[in-house]
Amino acid sequence: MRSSQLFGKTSKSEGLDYKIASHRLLTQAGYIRESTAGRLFFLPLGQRVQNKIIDVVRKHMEGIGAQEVLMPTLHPLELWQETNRTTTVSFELMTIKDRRDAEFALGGTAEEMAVDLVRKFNVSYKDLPFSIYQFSMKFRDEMRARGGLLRVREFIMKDAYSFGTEAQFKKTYQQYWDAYAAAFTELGLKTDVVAADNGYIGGEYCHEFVSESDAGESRYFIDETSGYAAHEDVATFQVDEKNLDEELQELKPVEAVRGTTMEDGVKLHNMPLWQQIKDVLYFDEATKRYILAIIRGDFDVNETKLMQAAGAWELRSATEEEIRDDLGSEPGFISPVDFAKQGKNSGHTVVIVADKSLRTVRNAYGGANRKHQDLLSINIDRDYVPDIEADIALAQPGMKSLKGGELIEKKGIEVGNIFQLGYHYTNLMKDAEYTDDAGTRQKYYMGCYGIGIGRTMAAIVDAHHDEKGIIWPDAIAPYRVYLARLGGDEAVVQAADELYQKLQAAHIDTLYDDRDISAGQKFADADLTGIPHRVVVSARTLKENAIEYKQRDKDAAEVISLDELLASRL
RNA sequence: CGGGGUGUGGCGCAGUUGGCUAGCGCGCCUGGUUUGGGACCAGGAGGUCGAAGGUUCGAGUCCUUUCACCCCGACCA
Repeated sequence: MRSSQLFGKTSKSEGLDYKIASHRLLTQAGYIRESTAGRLFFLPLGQRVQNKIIDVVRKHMEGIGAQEVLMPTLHPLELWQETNRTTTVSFELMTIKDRRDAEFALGGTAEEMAVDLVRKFNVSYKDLPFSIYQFSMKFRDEMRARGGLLRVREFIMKDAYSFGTEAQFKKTYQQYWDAYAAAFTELGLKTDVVAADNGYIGGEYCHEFVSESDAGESRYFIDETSGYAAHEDVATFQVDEKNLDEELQELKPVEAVRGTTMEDGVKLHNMPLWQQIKDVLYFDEATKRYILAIIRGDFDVNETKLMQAAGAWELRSATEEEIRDDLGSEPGFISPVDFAKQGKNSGHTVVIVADKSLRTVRNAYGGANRKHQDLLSINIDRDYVPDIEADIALAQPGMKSLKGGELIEKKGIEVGNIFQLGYHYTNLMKDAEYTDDAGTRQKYYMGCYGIGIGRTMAAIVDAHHDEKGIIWPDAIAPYRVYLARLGGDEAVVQAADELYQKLQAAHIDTLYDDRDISAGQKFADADLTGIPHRVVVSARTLKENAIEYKQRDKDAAEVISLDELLASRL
């Protein structure tokens, strides 16, 4: 490709107020351009990179025997209704009607479609396990797009779906795990594999592949001694025992003229934070229940764990009016002791969820559901009985993992994930069955596996750039060689043209900068664009009957012969 | 949806006590001189100032409404 013909220009504008390096560099270097928020044009350079990432991912999918298909973009809404996902993911599902008023979901993920496709066939146990996958545009009606490619509203995703028996699943899951690790390595990304929350996808467990980066949105914890890694949403940790050797004291109401924070309680009673009970009241819009989360004072509530424990979907904080009027309590003085007696009477459903940390403390203190009234020596079982006891605590850096090592907090970009779906979808969808060796119909045991192509591109730029621009790994660079011709002498032009022909003949993808611009501009563009190998032809190199070669990530250039270049550099 | 910010040629911006032909840099076009780290000279094209309505003799500038985008948060791959 000749630069003079390339659509999409570089820009040296410093003023772009994009916070994320990948966003700024990809825009400045002419890889992407925004349409509206969260919807992007991929320019020729960007599309080449995207295609190369797809090639790498495809190779690794084929390597584990997954078979590529392409599904429709518009999914019949009935399929989503069949699995109840029109309600659970309604916040981001986009729908559209055709001329006959048939309703469709714009596909944001395709579990239902995959199951629907498979159940159209009569499958034998001999066909199992198998996987189908696709690269296709996915639509997410995100509340807020951000960071260029990091969070967008439509993007190409590789999504794979495995079908098999429960006994086969473990191996399949491991195959995807290994294939993902290999693919990301080839793409130049170091990834951490972390246990994560399934969210609305369903199933019992899943893992995210995360590329560590300050630009990322995923917070996760790693215990480097044991290898334990988990997303903040699900991270577990050791809860230290506090004062279990203490005698139980009598429950004691006291006057407590204080503010409403935890610190106010600590100061007033001059007792440790951990001995205080933290009460956080939520309302679940999905199930119309109040959920009172209680936890040891030195911990915080993990809302993801809480939702899992309580079976809630749309959690929000309760308002002060609700605390007073619906539940007869008082903000800042909520207590599980005799909580919401009034509320229960007035017809509100209340669920009390206690964190297991409350079992590590005796004679706790906290509010009394009335303003300026506290209780001392509160004890679980005796003074209050939670409806649910579970781990609903947020892990903190420095805590010990269950395997003993210290939890280190990291931030990263989630580039891929693998989900165990189990029978979740095949239970909800009719006839998702194969015939086993005894001739009976059995449900498939499923997994699903995603990689965001554009986000992967952003993560790679994030991991591979310097102050001058992008530094692409060879495997996905839009071109392998940046051939710069300096000066317009006939001899130089001719030599550069010839070299360009030779590189093409050797099937080396080359971007030939044949523009009549200054050397400085060409070098700057070469650096910004990030093509890994730079070759210069100029009057100077011509005199030596050689060319100049430099790698993007190295400082020094070398003058070598053409033969040497072709034989050992490219 | 809440908070903050911004909309003026392709890009980045100035113009904000209303005032006459709307400016600057980059980029683009023409000609010329240049050519090893973002060159220079001369000439040129390109804007109904996000949109709609209003106030006024007069609106980029004031008022109302609205749309879009950026950042933070809620929320989420």
